[in-house]
Amino acid sequence: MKVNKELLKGSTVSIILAMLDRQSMYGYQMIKEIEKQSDGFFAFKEGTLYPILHSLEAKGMVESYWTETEGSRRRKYYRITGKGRLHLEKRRSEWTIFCKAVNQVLGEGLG
Amino acid sequence: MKVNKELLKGSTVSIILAMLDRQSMYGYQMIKEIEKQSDGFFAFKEGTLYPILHSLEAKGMVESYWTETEGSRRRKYYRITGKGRLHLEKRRSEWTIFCKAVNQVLGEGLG
DNA sequence: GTCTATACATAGCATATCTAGGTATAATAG
DNA sequence: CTATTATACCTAGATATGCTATGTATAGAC
Repeated sequence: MKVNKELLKGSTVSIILAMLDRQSMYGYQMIKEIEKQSDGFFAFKEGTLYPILHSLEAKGMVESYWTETEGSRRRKYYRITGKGRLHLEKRRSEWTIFCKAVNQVLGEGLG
Repeated sequence: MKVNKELLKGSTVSIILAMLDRQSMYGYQMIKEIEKQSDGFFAFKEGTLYPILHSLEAKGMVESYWTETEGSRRRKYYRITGKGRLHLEKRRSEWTIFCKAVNQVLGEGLG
């Protein structure tokens, strides 16, 4: 991460769900994709991503399935569920509200 | 806090410094003011604010002074320092960059 | 055959906020 | 005069979350 990593807390789950909302992906791929789509800003660590994916699966927000094409490494794909999409929408609006509130307080003179 | 409080992590220090940049205040006052200026969105707990103020003072970002007017409670005022202002500017730009990156990833189609 | 990139996984650490508790004074209600 | 509430400070411990470090295994490059 390029800036204060504490900023990220509370946004990681939203980011992961948003990525999976665009297309199903496997863990390693997500790390690369998130980095790419944020212009190298977010560099998720495996130790961050995998536990979150497991937790999201346990909560029914995502589903996983293995692919084992011959001559290729096994990959565990994750797909967002309906429940996951609802949660994402909630998180998205939370983020918008939060963002606005911080800007209001941080803004030089006033919001 | 009204939403996911984890979102707040990493922003509290910026918020506190931004408040003190407008005017010197004492702890209890800050809690009320921050709540007011964010339209009731941020409700800092004393257990959150005071340790941060102490830490900021130890780092030379803020300075404190007691006022003990007669017939009134003692109050410990905090004033932002030059170092604190520099830090605030850094944090502000961090926030802007972070905000942009999250919006880019969270945005429906793309940023 | 060795090294690197890919691909999954987890235990333990560090950090930051909150909960819950403590102390003390001024103002108000009874 | 006493009890309660609001003000005003403080800290220890619980909790949450991402990171560090480490482990396993396979495909491809040299």
